[in-house]
Order: sequence, then structure tokens, then C-alpha cells
Amino acid sequence: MTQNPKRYTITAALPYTNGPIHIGHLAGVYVPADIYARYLRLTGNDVAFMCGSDEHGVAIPMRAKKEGVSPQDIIDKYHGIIKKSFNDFGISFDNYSRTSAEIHHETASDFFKKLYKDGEFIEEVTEQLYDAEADQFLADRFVVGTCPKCSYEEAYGDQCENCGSSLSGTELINPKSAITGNVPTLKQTKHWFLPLDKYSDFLTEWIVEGHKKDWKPNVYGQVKSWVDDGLKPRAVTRDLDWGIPVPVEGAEGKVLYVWFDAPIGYISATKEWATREGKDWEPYWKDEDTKLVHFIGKDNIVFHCIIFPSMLKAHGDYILPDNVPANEFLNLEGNKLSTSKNWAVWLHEYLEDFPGKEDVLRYTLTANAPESKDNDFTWKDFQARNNNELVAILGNFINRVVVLTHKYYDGIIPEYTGEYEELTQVKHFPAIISSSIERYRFREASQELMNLARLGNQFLQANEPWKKIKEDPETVKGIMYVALQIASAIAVLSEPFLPFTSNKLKGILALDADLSWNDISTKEVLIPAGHKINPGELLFAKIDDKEIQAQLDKLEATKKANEAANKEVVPQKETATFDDFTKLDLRVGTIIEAEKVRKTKKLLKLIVDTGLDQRTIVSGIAESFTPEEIIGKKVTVLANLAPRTIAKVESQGMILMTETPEGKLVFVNPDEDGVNNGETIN
RNA sequence: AGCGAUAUAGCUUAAUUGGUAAAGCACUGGUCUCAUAAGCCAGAAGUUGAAAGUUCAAAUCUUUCUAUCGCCA
Repeated sequence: MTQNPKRYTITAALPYTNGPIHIGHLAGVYVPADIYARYLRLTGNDVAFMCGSDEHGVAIPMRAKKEGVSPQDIIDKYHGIIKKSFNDFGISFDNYSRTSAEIHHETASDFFKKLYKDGEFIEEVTEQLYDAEADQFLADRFVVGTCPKCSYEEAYGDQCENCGSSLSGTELINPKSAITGNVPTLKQTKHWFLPLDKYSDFLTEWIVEGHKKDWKPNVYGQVKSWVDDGLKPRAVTRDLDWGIPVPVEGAEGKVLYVWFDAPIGYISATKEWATREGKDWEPYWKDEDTKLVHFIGKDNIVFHCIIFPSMLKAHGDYILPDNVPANEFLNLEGNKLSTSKNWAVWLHEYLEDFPGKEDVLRYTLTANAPESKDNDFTWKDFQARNNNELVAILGNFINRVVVLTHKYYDGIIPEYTGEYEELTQVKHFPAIISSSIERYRFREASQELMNLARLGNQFLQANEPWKKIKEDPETVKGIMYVALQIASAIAVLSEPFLPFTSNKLKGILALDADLSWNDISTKEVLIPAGHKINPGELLFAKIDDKEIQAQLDKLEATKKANEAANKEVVPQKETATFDDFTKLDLRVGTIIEAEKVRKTKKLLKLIVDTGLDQRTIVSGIAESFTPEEIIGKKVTVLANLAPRTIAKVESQGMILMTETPEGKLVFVNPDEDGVNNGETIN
């Protein structure tokens, strides 16, 4: 671990510009990163907090093609929305850049050239799938075909979504171009590979041995398993016309792999910032006394812990991350967030729907952050966090103090009389909260802040100034003095979590703007006697059921829209003659046995009594039914379908199915009393 | 598939390296009236995903399951 760093470089994962920012991105990456960055600045550290839009990769041109616009249109649109919403939400990036920026192209190019010159790459000519009509190599998702491992028919060129295998396009059976639908041909192409195997020892020493204790289990576990499995050279270039051109001779029509250029974006963003601020960027990336921390989601672990560090190591000039606190994922109302299905709470929409409530979302996402496992965001929980915690505990405490101060003393802080141990207790909070933040436990840290407000409420309750004001006004002075010190501590310590509220509260208390995190522990007086505070205003307002219902309705409408989109009726196929139809031998059968096919998610192996025989049929229905619930069911069987081996099991027929709008499969079933197995259907 | 992570009270989470399962919210009861029908005090709430094993002792270690997510963008 970097001890006593002179400066911090904090990065937050570059958002991909194929959609706006949603609560999943915020909870996983940007809110924790922002809390960390704000905390460090407040404790007097030199911080560079860097981010930017990731605008390369296959998905951008694919999406552009689909929408009939240029890739540039796509990235400009989303870069604009993303940048503005981050800014309005108070994410305090020192720079938010973009990978289409000239400085980034230059930086990434130079990085590649340095490794190339130093002989850090392996060059290899391989045969890749090529679509002659589109005049394009079919990288990753541009090709679809049958998975060689599980026979799933819609596997992509990089991965099969049914069994999860990592594939390469050339392994696919019956590959088809996702652009034209044509059958691709094989064509030779040259690519550059980073030999990750060369860095295996370095990664073992640095992470597997060096960060066993301080890195999160999900991060550490994944790195260890990759290293233990043996690393392989990884291609860092692609045949594509969107991205950063490979800056060497003979590489026309090739660009850097998006995962090669994207993390370099952190460096480019730092350069851009330093130029603007008149600073030197290099210490932030090259000085051993700099602590580098990458905030990411769990899907990015290998890139930030294996590939990028290997790149940095290969380059030789750069420091390595001190920690990579990857978060898990956030779900929304029980379902996975999905940009394509519009299943999300979009930041730019939230900011419109809930003006002035930036901190409510920040707090909810922090208190319910997916730090150790996937979590669920519900609007009901959002409402409860606001009404029961922010309003009732924190907001209410501040309001009590402010109202009483105006009522008893016309807003002027009274002299401290008596002796209260709460003044000492307050001094402990900076260290308590720091300890949580520095261990990347932001959820816990936010709860400690609430505990400070609880301490305030308990203090008032125990001392009852509203009672004593009549018979013992001198004592009340001391009580209110202490309560005001607590309120001041909250104003400062809430800044990383609730920056808008912190500002508002500092305004109400007319607090010294220079009051820092450590002052809360070291200064005897946070807000002095004789000082006048401003008229109060409520920090938080209750959110009523109507507002929550409106959001739930919005989600319900999305669900309906998705169903409607899925329901689009497939056009009628070409005419079949009666003879065509009679070729099909459709029969009634009964499922007598069912079990899951090992190593697949979707397949069930069924034994069906068809009246003719008992035969094995493999059916892709495991996600809709458990084996137990379908045993004994009467189903429609296509009996004379040519046998086919699926996942090593020979299937002798097909069960006729249809589907609900939600994608649940339903049997086409002849379930009327007195129908016998083997009866033909015509 | 394989690998990794996760599974603890209705909900969100703790449990410092095997030693009395602990908080907040919600709930129930009591109480106060300065405050946003807020607060404060107390209480109830658990077969720690399942099963087996190791041990004087298991949320924690082992084995086998199950479920969810990630490993491509």
C-alpha cells in the first residue's frame, strides 16, 4: 500500500456512450468515487479525479448503423447528456474528457508505439471471418452462429450467452454476418497481441501475494483465478473502421481494441486537465508517492487488474493502482438494469423529476450500495430513506436546533456554560468516518454520519432545553451551544456524502467556509458564541406516495412498451401446400421423465410417450419449467423431425411451444380428457 | 461448461483472522412536545440458502447441492 501519499489520482470507469447514465452506474462507481474524492480534498489532499466518455468499440458503429446515423452522432449525443447530468448531480470530476479527443488519440497512439518499439507485442496473422458485401471483418458481436459447446443457435462471435463460453468467431458453426446476414468467408489478417503470460509472475507477486488482505474478495478472487488458470496473449487490435488507427505500417483498416485505448483515457484526461490548470500531469501517473485508485463495476475487473496493469508495466514509466474497489451491480425493482430495455432510472430524468433532491438519490444509493453483493433499488426504499432518515433524523435535528436558537437567542450563539461530554464525542466522528471511507466502506461511513445526527437528537432529548428555558435559562445556553457545535460538525462531515445539503447547512449556520474535516477534532470551537446564524430552511422535504407512484407507473409503462415491442406479429410465411402439411407427423404425447441437461441453462432432456414409443426429446425450456412440474403433462410432438444431437444427447422430435410476452414458454397442449397418446393432429 | 463472488431478522447490512449472532429501517408498547404526525426509551423478531462432515465449540473450515450476478460489449 502506498503510505502517506503526496497526491491521489482517482479514476472512475469511463461510461460507454451508447446510452445515458443510470442509477446502476452511479451506485457502483460514480457516487463512491465522488465521496472518496471529496473526502480527500476536504482532508487537504492533492487530488486528480478523472473520468470521460468511452466512445470507441464495436457497439457504437453497430448502433449507428441500426439508427441510420453516424457513429459521431451517437457519441456526441450521449457524451453531452452524460457530461451535463454528472455536473448537475455534483460529481466533482476535476476533468471529464472523451476518448475521441485529439489528446487521447495522441496519448493512446504514443502508448502503443512505445510498446511496439520496445518489442512488447506479438504479431500474428490469423484467419478471420470476413463479410465481402459489407467489405468488413466481423469482429466480436458482428457475427452470430451456433455455439460449438452447447449448440445454442444465437451465440455471438465472442461469447455464447447460453452456456457462457468464450468463443472466437471462427469456432461458430454456421456463422452469419450480423450486418448483412451473409455467410462470411475466411480471410487472413494481422493482429498485435499483448503477451499477458509474460506478466504472470509480476501479477502474482503484486496482487496475489501483495494485496491478499486489502483488496475486496470479488476483485482478488477473480484476479487470482485468472492468474492461476494461466494467462494467454490477448489481441489489442481489431479489424474495424471506428476507433484509434493502429499507428504502425501495414495496419490500414485496423484500430486499437477498445479495452486497450479506454483505460489510457484516464491518462489523457489527466493531461488535458493539467494543461488547462497549468500543472504537470506526470507526477499523477509516474511518481511512486502518488496513490492511484480505480473505481469500477465488477464487469471491469480483469481489464483494470490484469490487462491495464500489464500495459503499464510493459510501458515501464507508470505507477500501478493501490486499490481497485470494484462494486457489484444494482437492480431496479427486482430486475436487472438494462439500457436497451429502458429498465432504469436515468440520471437526467431523475434530476428533472426531483429538482433539488440530488442528495436524496446520493444518500439512497450510498446507504444501499452494492458493495459486497448485488442490491435492489426500489422506489419504496428511496422514499423510506428520505422520510425516515434524512427528514426525520438529520433534517429534523438541524431544524430543532435552528428554530430554538432563533426563538431563544434571536439567532445568536449563546455562551458555553456547564460541561457536556458530547463535545468530546463529536471530536471522534472524523476519525470514525475516515476509517470507513479509507477502507472503501461508504455505506458504513454514511451510517456513521447519521449516528452523529442521532447523537444530536439524543442530546436534546436528554437535556430538554424547552423545559429548562423557564426555570434555568443559564443552563439552556450551554445546551444550545453544544447542539450548535454538533450541527456545525454535521455541516462539514456531510460534505462528501451530501454536498448540496452541506452547502445549504453551512449557509444557514453562516459557517466559516474554511472549516476542514480535521478541524472538527482539533478545534475547541466550531461556531463561536456571539456569531449570528441565518433564518432556517428545511434541508429535506417528505416525499409522498403520489410521487413514488408516478415513478412506479413510469416503470410499468416501460414494461408494457417492451411487451408490445416483443409482441410484434411475425409476418405470414410463404404458402404451404396440403402435401407440405401432411408431411408433418404431429402427435399427442405425455412427458414421463424430465431432467436438466448438465452444463446447459436452457435444456431439459425429456422422455415422452408418443403412443408409438417412448423417446428422448431435448427441449430448450429449462428457464420456464422445472423438471418436476412438467412430468405427466400432455404435449404436442412433431414426431418425424430428423433426429439431431443437442449437447451430446440425441433428440428424436420436437415439442410444440409458444411464448408469453414476458418470454415464458407455454405448451401447445391437447389437454382434454380422453385424448390418447399417439393420436395424430390434423 | 469452467472460474470468481454472493446468500445472515420483513428490508438493508455487521460479526477484527473457529468462541454469547449485532445494528439501522419497518413493526409493537411506552414517553416527550422544541421540531417536518418528527424525537427519545423499551420490546418482539433468526434452523446464518440446503444437506452432510471436522471440532469441546462453526455464520466462519471441508464436501456436495441450490439460487443470483460477473467473466463480451
